[in-house]
Amino acid sequence: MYWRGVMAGQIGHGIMEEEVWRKGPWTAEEDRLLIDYVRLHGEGRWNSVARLTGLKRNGKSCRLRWVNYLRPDLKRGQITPQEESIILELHARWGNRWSTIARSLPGRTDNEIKNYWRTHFKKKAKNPFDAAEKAKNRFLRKQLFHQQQQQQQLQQQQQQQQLQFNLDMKGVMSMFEENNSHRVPYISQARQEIFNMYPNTTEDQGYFMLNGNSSVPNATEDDTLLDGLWNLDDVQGNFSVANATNKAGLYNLVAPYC
DNA sequence: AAGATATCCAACCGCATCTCG
DNA sequence: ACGAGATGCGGTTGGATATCT
Repeated sequence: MYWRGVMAGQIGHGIMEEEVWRKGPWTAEEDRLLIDYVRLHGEGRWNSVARLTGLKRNGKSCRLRWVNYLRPDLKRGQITPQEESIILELHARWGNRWSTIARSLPGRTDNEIKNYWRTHFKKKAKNPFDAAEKAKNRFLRKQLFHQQQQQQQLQQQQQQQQLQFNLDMKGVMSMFEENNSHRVPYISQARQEIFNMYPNTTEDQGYFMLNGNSSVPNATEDDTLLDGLWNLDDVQGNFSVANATNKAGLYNLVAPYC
């Protein structure tokens, strides 16, 4: 697609001839010429590109193509939720200053951010308040989703730690059982020792909680096994710690009583 | 399946600002 | 200080593709 462009050449007896600039989508060959140009001469002097490479594109078009598409440091792919929240935050602060916003998002162009904003937040809903509301809700939903994911991860971690603790305690108890005749007084002593080790531990319905975490365990096979170990009528109730301590620490704690 | 609508994104345009002679 | 050209920026357009009805 060719269009009439600015006057650029002077031919013959002082008569200016109109240069014809190409417009529309760039071809791979044009991209290659522009990349070669930048490699040789660096960014800038965009109006020289046509003259030095034979490209039939004006300087503005070349600059735009390079900045928005050919630059090697561009980040491809979807805008991430983190980037989205940055965009929202900065737009609230700066308004439509896309280039300013883009500086806080490495690899993203002002054009990209502007397009994203227009698509996602400046919707063509008839009522502008609806659009703002929808965008806000969408953002909040995303935030909620990520919070839930983080919460889930945390819970998984805690469950893992609890499981590890239970396994450790099984080991501890097997050590006790080897010295069964001294079991009750030693268990009481060890239990008190563990309790002392975790000053933040509180007791609730016979279970122990560390740092305010409710650690009443779910019924699992491990719990069933542990019930056999900790459901001791002669000592007081069950024992559980939310955050598993390191295994060696537990053994060290109990070993002196065995 | 087909038309309507939404989304994405490259690219253009006009204006503002910067740079340099 | 001034003016012309270069560059940067934000708004807008239009085509391709995806999704909905």
